[in-house]
Amino acid sequence: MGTRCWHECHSSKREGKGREGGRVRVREGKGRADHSIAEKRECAELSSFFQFGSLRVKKLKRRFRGDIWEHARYMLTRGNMLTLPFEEPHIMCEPRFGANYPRESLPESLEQERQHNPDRSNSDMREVEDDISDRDEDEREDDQDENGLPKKRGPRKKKPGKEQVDRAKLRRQEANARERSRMHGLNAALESLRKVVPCYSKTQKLSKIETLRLAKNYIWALSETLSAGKRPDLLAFVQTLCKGLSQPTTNLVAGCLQLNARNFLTDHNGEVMFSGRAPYDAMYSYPGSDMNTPPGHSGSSLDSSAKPFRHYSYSSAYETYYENQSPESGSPHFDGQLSPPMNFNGIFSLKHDDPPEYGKNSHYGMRYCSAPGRTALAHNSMYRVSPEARFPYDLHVRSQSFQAQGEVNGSFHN
DNA sequence: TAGGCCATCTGGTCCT
DNA sequence: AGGACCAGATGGCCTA
Repeated sequence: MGTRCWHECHSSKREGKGREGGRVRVREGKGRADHSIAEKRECAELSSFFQFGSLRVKKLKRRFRGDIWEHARYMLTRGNMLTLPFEEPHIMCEPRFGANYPRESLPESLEQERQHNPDRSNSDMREVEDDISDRDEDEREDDQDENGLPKKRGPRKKKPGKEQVDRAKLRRQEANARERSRMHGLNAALESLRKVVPCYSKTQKLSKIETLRLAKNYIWALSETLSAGKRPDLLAFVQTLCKGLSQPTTNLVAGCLQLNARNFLTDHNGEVMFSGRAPYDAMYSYPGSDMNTPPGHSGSSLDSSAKPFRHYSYSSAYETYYENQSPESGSPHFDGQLSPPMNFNGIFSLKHDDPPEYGKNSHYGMRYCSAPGRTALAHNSMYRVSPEARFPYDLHVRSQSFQAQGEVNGSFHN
């Protein structure tokens, strides 16, 4: 994945691969005879360069085990002068970077630095010379902070050893794997949720956020229906489902329910509006005498002639119809304070022990426990399938198989 | 090409 | 100390 590329890129930055590459050292591999000649020459060069006496140069050279030029570079670039191309292996890897590093091969920046700030060079070298600690080269590099400025002295923080670094890397990798696994589990749970909300489609998956919204709406609608004990109207149910969903998801839901998606427009507030003729007028009757008019269509509340494309406002209708608050209707704190009434008293329950085949056969829908006495309820389901409309969310007894179920599943799970 | 969605990495925080 | 959880960052993929 691209993440890996990103990771590699950034990890190499974090791990300082470029810089590490610049620290490759090619030590002098010459014979003893050559070495003495080269040493004299080098001492002369160093003496001239740093304006040191030859004795001092020898001392420094002994201390730095022949890498005097590199350390000279290092010391000159201490402070905020880390401008030399340590990252350029082609420079650092060349054999000349050993004791025989010719004076004229010094990078320009180094030479310029020496010319512009000779005192600095000398003082830095003296500082190193006087520092009799046995810090290794890596520790010496740690004298710089992230800006390259010298760090203040103090109790030295013990640098983690290689084992500790490796262990930290390993732990990070393990944590990443755990996090991956955790997210996979989360996604699996989300996938199972997708299968039990309306509009499950393998080809057109709902996004995570839409799945959660739809599930919440679905729970709300079912719970409200059960608590009301009345047969709700299709439109209110669908509009509850689509509450807060994006227009594409609303279309999908409407499509799954074989309704005209254009009738369920989502306005800029996430409000689901019905903008068409009420198709259920002829198909559905309403439970009570006061419910003979679809929610929102009681002439007094809305003037349908004045607002031909907003015959039905979800929120007001929902509240009127259910005498309850709809999800998120005017309250941004719905999730916490206005959780839908749950009916877990055996009538409606979430099934956690569904056998796999059950999920295949009924991905959605209210699921009834096959508790005694529930059959009648199911038979008197509040949701009834109109033969014409093939209203797809018929309640069904868990153990029963309805003919409509196949159609229903086909509608929701195309 | 911009925007949405997603997977992954990562560091911080909290908890056991 | 180590694991779970979380949120931010980032890049890839896809689509309108």
